[in-house]
Amino acid sequence: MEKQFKRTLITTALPYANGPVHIGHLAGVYVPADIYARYLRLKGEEVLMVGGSDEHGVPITIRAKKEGVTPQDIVDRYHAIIKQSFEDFGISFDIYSRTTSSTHRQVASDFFRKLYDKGEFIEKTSEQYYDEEAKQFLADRYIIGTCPHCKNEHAYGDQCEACGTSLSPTDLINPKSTISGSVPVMKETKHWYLPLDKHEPFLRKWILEDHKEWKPNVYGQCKSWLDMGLQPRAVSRDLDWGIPVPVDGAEGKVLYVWFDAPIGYISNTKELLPDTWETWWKDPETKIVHFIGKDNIVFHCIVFPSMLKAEGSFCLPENVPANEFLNLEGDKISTSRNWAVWLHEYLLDLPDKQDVLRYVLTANAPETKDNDFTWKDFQARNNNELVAILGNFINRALVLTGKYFDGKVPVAGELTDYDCETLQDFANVKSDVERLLDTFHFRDAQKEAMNLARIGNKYLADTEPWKLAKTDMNRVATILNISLQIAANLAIVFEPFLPFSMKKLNAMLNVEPLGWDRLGATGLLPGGHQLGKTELLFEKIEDAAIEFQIQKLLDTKKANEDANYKANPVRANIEFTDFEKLDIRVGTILECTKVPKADKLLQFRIDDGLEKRTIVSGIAKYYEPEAFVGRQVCFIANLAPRKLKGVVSEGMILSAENADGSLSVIIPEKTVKPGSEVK
RNA sequence: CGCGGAGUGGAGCAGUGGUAGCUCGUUGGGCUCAUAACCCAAAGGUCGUAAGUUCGAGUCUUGCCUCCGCAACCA
Repeated sequence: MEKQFKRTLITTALPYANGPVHIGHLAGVYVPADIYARYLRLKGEEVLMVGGSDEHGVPITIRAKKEGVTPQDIVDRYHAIIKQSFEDFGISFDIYSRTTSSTHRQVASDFFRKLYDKGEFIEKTSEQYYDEEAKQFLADRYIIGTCPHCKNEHAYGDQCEACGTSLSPTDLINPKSTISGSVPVMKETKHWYLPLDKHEPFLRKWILEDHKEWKPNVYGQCKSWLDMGLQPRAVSRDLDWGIPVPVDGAEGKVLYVWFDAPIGYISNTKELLPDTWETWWKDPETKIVHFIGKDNIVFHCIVFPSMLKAEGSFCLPENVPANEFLNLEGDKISTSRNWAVWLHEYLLDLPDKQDVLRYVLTANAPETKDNDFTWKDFQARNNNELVAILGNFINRALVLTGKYFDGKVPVAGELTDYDCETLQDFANVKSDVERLLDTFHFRDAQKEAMNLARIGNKYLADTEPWKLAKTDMNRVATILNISLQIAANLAIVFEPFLPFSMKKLNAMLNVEPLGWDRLGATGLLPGGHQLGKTELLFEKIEDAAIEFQIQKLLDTKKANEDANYKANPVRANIEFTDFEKLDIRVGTILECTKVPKADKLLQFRIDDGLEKRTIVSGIAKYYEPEAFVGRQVCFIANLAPRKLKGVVSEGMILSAENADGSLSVIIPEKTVKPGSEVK
């Protein structure tokens, strides 16, 4: 039943080059992928692990504009940081490249061209509004104008919020660009669409029937998309940063970043192996595995496979082990809020502790649900598990051997029943760990490996060689021989998980790295073999170091908020008559409820001195509804009504927006009559 | 009724029909070779909630509640 493969191609989600890599990326994608790659290599299998920076797309252009540099400057900066930190962290890429490489440009371009020539795209030309001042096409919602039905002057290009009619941008009277404020002109633009619906029957069978073994989160999300029905998806954009669409008359158009990025897996393979790369993508005996986070499931399971299928000559992924997300100290990791542990900073702050982070992220990997990373847990796992169980066992075995046998592996004598039981116990570890790694259960696999160290500790505690040393040196020799064989087995089984420490352990044991196939064997260290110098495999992490990290996290968060906050420049002067047009009043809140099915909206019933009106305000994240009843607020009384989530809002409650985006409602200092004007 | 994932002892997790498990923490004991590390034992859960299917449900069905992503939403 199970398909046999000759080689494995491992791809890792391409980190987007507008920021460094953090622990969430590591836990979700790179650490599990690296464990998998190292494991297969250790087994002697043919493996390739490819990755690279994703360097196109709109956010990078926006960031560049904001910083006053070119998009290339941005991606150069972050690509360098990301690449270096991966290397220092021991993520064993065979190649880590980038989507701005010439190879990628060519491969992606050719890929598009081939689909184009095969007629796999739908071509749609449409007239779209173009902002001549900002020099770009405008998405529907970047256009406002007057609604032809209700004459609301602030209708959006896709919908009039006042009367609820859905519109197209061309319906608007007096359209305006919200980017520059200028009047947009109609301009014809052509785009190419990948008809996902055409591939739906294939995808259905391929995923829902042939890959029932995929993780529930992956399978479930795919099923949901397929059941909803797939739509053609545009694969080009009007933009000047990206890979040009290789078709005549497509000037100013680039490949959509989500079309271009996964092709990066292919082009990186080709960059590494210009002559033989096709074996890795086109030979059905290659097993392709995509490691990604849960936000990428649809692209890797639906869109990219459709592209590959349409192209025709490529293999499809065998599995897509997507992880959930990792939180940090109870809050979701956020690049923009600087709420993260950045890999390049970790490597500086805690030098030579790559394996500790690798261990913790694997032990607490978000394999089935979002998990939380805390520095306290990090410390506990290091001190109680790596140091106390694994490091301590190695130390015990080596110190005893140094003491009684001058660091030479003693020859084992006759084995007792208990010795044999212990040997049997750890012989079973191999198949257990293999089974777990083969099915992407990295957390459990590592736990199983740790069990081997527990077996070792228990064995020493039960046999008590330090007591026997006074009476029966032959027995001590046997016990230590077995203990050292366990140590050698640990050096094998932990190699994929803790490569830095196992290198150290191999030096302590004075052996070359042992192959995976020898895991479970007892004769790894022959009698008389001279061991190397004993040192500590792991060291305790003191409270001070952890407090430093926690404090740093709080500091950087605060510093970042302060740095990010700059009061917006004051807008152009207006005449007093303009101000008079605004009718700002005080109102007394009679009722306040949450708007159903909206996270941010509260609905108010307000006494404005004349009558009662309803106002909807997006402050639900910051206030409980009950907090307002009976209090007074300021609101704009003559703002055109607008429908929000089905409720017509007749005005706008005034609040101050803080640096972190939180809102503080403006409340009169003394109670006044409802309807009092604010001047 | 937008889509999907998840709710299991103090913490973190496993467990897809048949006596509720693992790691850490806690308490007590043992040991002293070891980075006060290790080993043993115990306490601690009505498996979010209500109803249902079944001889039997954490495990299947339905309703509800809560949390997390995506989508929508901040006049």
